[in-house]
Amino acid sequence: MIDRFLMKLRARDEIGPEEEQALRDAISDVRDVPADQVVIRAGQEMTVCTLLLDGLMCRYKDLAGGQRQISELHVAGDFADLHSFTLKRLDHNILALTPCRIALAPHERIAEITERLPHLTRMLWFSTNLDAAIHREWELSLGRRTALARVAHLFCELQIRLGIVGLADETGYELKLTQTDMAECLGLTSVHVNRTLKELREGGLVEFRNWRVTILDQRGLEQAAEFNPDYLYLDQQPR
Amino acid sequence: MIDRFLMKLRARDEIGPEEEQALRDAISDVRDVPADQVVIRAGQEMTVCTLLLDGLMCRYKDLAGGQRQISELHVAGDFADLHSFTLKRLDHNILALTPCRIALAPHERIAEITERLPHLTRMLWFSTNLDAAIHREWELSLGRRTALARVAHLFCELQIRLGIVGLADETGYELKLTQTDMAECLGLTSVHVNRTLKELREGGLVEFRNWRVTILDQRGLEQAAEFNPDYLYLDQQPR
DNA sequence: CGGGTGTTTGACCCAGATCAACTGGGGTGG
DNA sequence: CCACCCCAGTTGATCTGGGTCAAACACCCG
Repeated sequence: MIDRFLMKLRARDEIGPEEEQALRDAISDVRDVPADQVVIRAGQEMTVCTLLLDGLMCRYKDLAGGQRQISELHVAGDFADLHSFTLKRLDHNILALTPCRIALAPHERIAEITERLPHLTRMLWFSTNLDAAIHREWELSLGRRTALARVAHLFCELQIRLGIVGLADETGYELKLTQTDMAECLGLTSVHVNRTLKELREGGLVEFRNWRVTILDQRGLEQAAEFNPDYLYLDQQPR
Repeated sequence: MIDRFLMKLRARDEIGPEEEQALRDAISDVRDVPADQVVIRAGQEMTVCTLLLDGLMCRYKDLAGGQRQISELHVAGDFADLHSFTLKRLDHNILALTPCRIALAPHERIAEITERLPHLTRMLWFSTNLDAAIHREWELSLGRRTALARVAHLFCELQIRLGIVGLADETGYELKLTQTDMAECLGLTSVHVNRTLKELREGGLVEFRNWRVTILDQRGLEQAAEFNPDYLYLDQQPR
């Protein structure tokens, strides 16, 4: 059940059986969420964390003009809001982009982990720092990359993140994301995302059709994106 | 010495005398860094964390074309790289924008804190989550705000962050940042930052001259920025 | 077969980039 | 003490990547 989260952690450091059990025991509940539901609203008081078991979620903020910025996508195996454990409320909303299955981990149980298991605590801390690293890379995309590079970069990032939890291979992956959603990740309009996808397709780099990303030329795609996976911290390290 | 960091934490939760002492004991060394020095390079192995005592630093990433994106500014009282404690190396560089005084906290001493003081551990964890919240707000600026709103927003953010550590009041604050630096924070060019500053000045909102930000109309500035300080988590909360 | 959601394309527009020249203060060395 | 330079800021002229507006199109699904 928490297997994908374990895969994610074990891509970065060893997790012992006692730690694994503590994580399993941290889950109080599992439930399903329909697509397009706002799961957590900014400002609301938080007492549990949400582990995404299946589906796609995002963190987003709105401006008064109705414009929206997605600050991160969450795939299966991600905690959508582990940072709520220390923040106590969030500065952004969390939305289910597809039907999702989630597991709930009450803050008290995570607090117990911090009292008893320092290494696992550091791994949970690491996990929130990884989200921050993704935020930084997106800041670079939003501030400096061209539309083409932004789209290409997102595809590269998701290939790796989904690959870690067994949901992508070198040929591609399923991605239930509309072009409007993508635009809200990338600081673009859906019209321009559409044109950019066409350019990537005609350039023989990637194809995105029928909710599937097909990598046509991985090397070329990564070059177009100036993609460097270091920010995903895939090296096995004692943390 | 670590007083400004304590001010920053105490704006969010109570810190007891034992915790305060543990933080003081975590510092191994204090040193000075000249302006424009890259203090930490992406990828380098980290064994200490850097607490900024005085001056201005930033985290940044470069693209091949020589373009640079600053992902966060650090003011006195901020840890520039507390996240290196769990990440072990960074995905970005850290640069001293002005002459800086820094204190070093070896990872082993922070690890001791995680073994012995769970609440203080959560406060340090909180501190890295606060950086992530700032990243998210910058993503919103970079992705969706106009140039005018971006500049205004940065001035609002810094007024609050500097105010917490006693370096700003309602009239304004000192800011040793070139227009080129600002452009690299905001995803703009220095030319356009210059024009935007003129517009803000002539609109009677803020003035930025001689390295000082003078707030002329705080309400108006915050409206222009759509500034909402919630993401800085200024509420006192048990964390 | 109709309506809703997502995609595609065309025509035109504009915020911010680019390029280039000039100002102005502060440091420095002759 | 002045001449020079360097760096930051300022301004004008022009360009362009991506936005806006609007109209098809293509699926589903009921």
